[in-house]
Amino acid sequence: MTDSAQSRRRPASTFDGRLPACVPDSVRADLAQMAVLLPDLPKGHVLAHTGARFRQLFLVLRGAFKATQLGEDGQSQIVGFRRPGEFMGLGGFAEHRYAHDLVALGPSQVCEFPVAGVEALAQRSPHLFDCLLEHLARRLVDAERDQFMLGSMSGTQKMAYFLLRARERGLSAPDGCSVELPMSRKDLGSYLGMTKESVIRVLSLMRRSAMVDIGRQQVRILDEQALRAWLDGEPEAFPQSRRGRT
Amino acid sequence: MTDSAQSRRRPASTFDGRLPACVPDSVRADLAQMAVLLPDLPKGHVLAHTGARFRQLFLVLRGAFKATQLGEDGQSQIVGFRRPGEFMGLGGFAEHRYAHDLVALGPSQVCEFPVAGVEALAQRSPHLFDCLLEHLARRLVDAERDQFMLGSMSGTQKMAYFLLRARERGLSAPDGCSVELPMSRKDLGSYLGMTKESVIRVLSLMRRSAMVDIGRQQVRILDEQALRAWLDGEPEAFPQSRRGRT
DNA sequence: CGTCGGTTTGAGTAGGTTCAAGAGAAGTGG
DNA sequence: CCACTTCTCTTGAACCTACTCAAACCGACG
Repeated sequence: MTDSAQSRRRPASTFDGRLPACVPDSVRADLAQMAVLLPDLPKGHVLAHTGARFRQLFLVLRGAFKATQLGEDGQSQIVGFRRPGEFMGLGGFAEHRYAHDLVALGPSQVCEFPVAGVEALAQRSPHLFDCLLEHLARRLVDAERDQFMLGSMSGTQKMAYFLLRARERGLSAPDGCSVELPMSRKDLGSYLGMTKESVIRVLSLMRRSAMVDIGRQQVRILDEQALRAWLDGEPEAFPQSRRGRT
Repeated sequence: MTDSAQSRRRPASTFDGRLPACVPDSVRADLAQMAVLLPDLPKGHVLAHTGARFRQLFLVLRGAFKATQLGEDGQSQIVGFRRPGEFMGLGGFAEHRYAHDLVALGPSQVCEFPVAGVEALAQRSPHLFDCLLEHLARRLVDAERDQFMLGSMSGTQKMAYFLLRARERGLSAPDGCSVELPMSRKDLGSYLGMTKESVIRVLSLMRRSAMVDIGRQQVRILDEQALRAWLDGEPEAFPQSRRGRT
């Protein structure tokens, strides 16, 4: 699956700067010891399959991934995007099987950590233990925020939510007010619970309202205040309401 | 908040049978040591407020709770229901603040565990450590399943999802084919991302189709196969489709 | 240069919402 | 115990958002 046979390299300096801030200094060296740097992955590469045995955690170094949830019948939906510095595969701790398909959105690089090794290390290091808990919990509250988004927001609000959230989470381009969109409109729609056409319509509306500048792979935020107003459902200011439904 | 001053009792035998199966035997006694049984809570009691300091984990012993996610502007949505044997407050590990309001749906009983104590115990017990990780991860994949439900299903599918899921998760009444509904139609609608009217219409349709028997506080499942067919989106068999949107 | 996937825009439709009003159930106080 | 209030539940009718279907456009790549 992830042919780690010949390409085992210790990427200590490579990923060190990419580790989440909460990882304690005391274990960074130990983590580097057990890390395996995978060769570059092409667009569309499936890093993990739903249901496959949960043997390693992944850390994104470059590129971007989508996490796809599969339904019983063949339906599927994207439940999150992963950018450099984020872990992938955390859901595996539940059933010791991956909970999603993890697919590269473009040329990407990741390194992997053996689950057993991480668990063993966490036993000895209280800080890493706390860090793991914190990370899982953070993912959980993110997922629940997404539940709120999917269940209670209109199309325009969903898009404003995505753009503002992406910007504050550092998924933005270096200039600070552009957001990168490594995924297709269809993928974005899947994540937001709408069709690709609806995604395009909302983005177009935002562009016509001079709130954003739209490129194929990035969105430049021009008027953050207006976006926030739309997110909060500023009445009469735009089509589509869906207020109420407490 | 939770006046634990005078009512400190050690409910060892009270909650022991209610602990999740994954809690290792070796720590049940220690957990019992630090548990505090709270006095009975009335319907509507708010056990935890969003943003309050995360000091204790709760375990439901009797009754039922809803976990409410708050939006910035005052909106809110229910992101989950908790029944006896389930922990509440796990999201607190992220920011050391509760991520939801936890509200009793009816007369309920819970016991609480100090977070610091649980963490300390988990340091010493590898099994409890694994158990905590597993529990958090399980909540995470549940939340992601709900994302799928909210983003990709029609009203009828959502209801089928809820009923089938409730039955297999043991939220059902003792007879095994009835599902208890401790929440109002409005609360159920909030969780499923629909209005109370839509909830009622779908339930009525299921009743007319002889798939379920409906009471105010419980639903009796008469034809599970049909429910499953509706969940998978059996075409032409019922109004509302929304297939496609991969 | 032609094909193919991703994108964009338009017209029509339908599933779910909103609004309104009545039927039940539950709690309150005399 | 019964009237009274109050809340939840239920049903109907009109409306509207977002989906579906269809067709044109664009860029990438062989």
